[in-house]
Amino acid sequence: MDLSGNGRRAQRVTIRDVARDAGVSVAAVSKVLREAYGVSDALRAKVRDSMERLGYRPLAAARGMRGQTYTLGVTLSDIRNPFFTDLMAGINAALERTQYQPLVGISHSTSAIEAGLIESMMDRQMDGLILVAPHLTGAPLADLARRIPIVVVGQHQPNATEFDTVNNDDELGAELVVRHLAEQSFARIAMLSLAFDRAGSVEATVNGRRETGYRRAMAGLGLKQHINVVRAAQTLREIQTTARHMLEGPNRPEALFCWTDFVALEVISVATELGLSIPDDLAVVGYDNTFLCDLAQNDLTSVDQSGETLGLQCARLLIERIKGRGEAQHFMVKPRVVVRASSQKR
Amino acid sequence: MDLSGNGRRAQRVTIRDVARDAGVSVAAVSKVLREAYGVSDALRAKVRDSMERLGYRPLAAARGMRGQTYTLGVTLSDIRNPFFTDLMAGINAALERTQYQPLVGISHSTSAIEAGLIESMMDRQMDGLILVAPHLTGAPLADLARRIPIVVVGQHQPNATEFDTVNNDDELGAELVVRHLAEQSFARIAMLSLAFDRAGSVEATVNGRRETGYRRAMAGLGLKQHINVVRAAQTLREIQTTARHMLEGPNRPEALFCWTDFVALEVISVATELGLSIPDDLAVVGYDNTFLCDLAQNDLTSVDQSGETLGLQCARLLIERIKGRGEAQHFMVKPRVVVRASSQKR
DNA sequence: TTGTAGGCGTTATCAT
DNA sequence: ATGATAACGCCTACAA
Repeated sequence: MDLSGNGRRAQRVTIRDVARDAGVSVAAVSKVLREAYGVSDALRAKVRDSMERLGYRPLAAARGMRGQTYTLGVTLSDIRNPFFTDLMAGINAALERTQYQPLVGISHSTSAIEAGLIESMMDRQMDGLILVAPHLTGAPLADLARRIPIVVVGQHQPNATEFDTVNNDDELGAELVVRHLAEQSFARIAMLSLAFDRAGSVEATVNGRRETGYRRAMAGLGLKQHINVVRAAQTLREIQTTARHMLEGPNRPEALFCWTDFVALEVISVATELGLSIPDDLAVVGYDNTFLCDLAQNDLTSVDQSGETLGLQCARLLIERIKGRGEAQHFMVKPRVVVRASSQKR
Repeated sequence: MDLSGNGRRAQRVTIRDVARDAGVSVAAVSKVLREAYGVSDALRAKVRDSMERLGYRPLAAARGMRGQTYTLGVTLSDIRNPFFTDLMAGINAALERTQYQPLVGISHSTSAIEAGLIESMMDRQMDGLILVAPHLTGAPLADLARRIPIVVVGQHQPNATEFDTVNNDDELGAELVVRHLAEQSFARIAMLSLAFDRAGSVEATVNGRRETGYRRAMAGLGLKQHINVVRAAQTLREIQTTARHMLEGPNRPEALFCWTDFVALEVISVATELGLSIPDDLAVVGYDNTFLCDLAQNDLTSVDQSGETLGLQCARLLIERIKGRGEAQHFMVKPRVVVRASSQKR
């Protein structure tokens, strides 16, 4: 009788086989598996040995019906941004030697798809979710967090009690950029930010915080009259059009702070096409310090938020939550500016 | 009594609730769910209505114990390569309106981790796997494919009967590049390829096929004496060192064909640092036609293998296999060269 | 400390 | 065409 649906699944070694082999009960095996209380060292050793010998592997689907699946969901909206690579590296590294397996779902940019993805992950009984820069926010997010342990990265909710957050200090990062540019004696420093297509307060979004930091630093340095924030949506075409418009306009900024590296690279591209020289005609700064900044053709000054550290924290916090921690923790790393040629006057 | 382990999982609407609400048996509901035979339109309508009203969602973990989980695993080794973004876009698009959910696992470059990831996906009862440029190959891969439906992309196994493959014609792509460069009257055309750290024949790997195409085209054009294949491992440092060595050496090639865009961008970087002008001192060509090629500072000629199409095919073939197709299919798209400034003599 | 006996939500077999 | 019910592999209250 074939119950697998496709007639080729190999016969599984079950917890019962292990129990029989080790001469103990299934409950004992289950306890060893979960590292639960109430097992003697001798019994544990016997069971471990049998599991090894039989090549036993617990079936996540079955575990999920009563306990945990040891699966963590990660939702990404924009896989293009190499920053997420660093983040994932951190998450993977943190979970390397644990039973937990991170699985990534991609929700290309629309919030309906994101919602579907999250539902889908809950259908799969995942133990917890890491939401990366999610559209979801506010009350619906808090509601969700009451149903499943959640860590949010790339969204500032310092007062949330239902879930943890992991971020870099975006406001500070932007301030550091402005200060650096001012030190290089640039004054007309503009910012190219992201159009808010998502709900939620400006203060919660990453680019919103960066805008705030930018404004504050400009004001603090007596450059209030030069404050200039332009926003573009997350599409190639719109970024190009907006950049071109800014660089061809009557009073071109001396320096342009872009909310993320990806946008800065587009700006460099447009500037190159217009025959502008960087940084003499235009200084450019990005955010995220992705590996593309290092390429000589970009040589892009950027803000490092150590994505790998953030990823590690996400994993750590999520597992703590799964294990029962109730109070929220909000982790924030200090960013630093990595200066390269794109913003250094010669 | 709390069975969920963390006391906050909401009460689920089960198939039984739907059955009660619709006034039918659970078996009937299950059939509607699976779109199985033997349900009248009237019954189906009633059940659908109840499911809708109660907000019923099937629990994948439970389905996995008897039937399918409607989860497809995708393994990626190198998430850095933006080509995989296109691939994923295709996979996601193809599955958008189906019950299937693709979930990505990342196995950063070591084959032990890849093996663990695959096991882990099988523990989670995934219905099938899409392996992207896997380390796994040969007999072990065939063995695996006998246990679970598999589609492999980025590995050439035209004779495999146990699984499907999806590729672009890498050999042809390389030939097209060489022909293009020869037309631009470059003769000393070298190739920067990938060091084989993985088992398996040269003919199975993507870069191996590209080398073959390169050699053949060079020979066919009477440039045999200029054939020069240099290999570097997949690390930034090694690529840089190798590129620098090639460009500083006694007889620098006129044109350099890089096995993937990422490497080509590094080459452009090194060339820029050395003060070489592209394409006058050195023409550069990449492979994959990722979005970075379009940036003016790169303006990189590359080979387009339409990743999104490949992704679509992966999803299509995998589902066919899951539904029972036994014979292997091997899909191959024709690549095309996208010429940009990096290889065009002025 | 160890074992026994349901039960989790779904599928699929076998009656009706 | 529809329904009753025995699995699937694991977890856990409870008994010993």
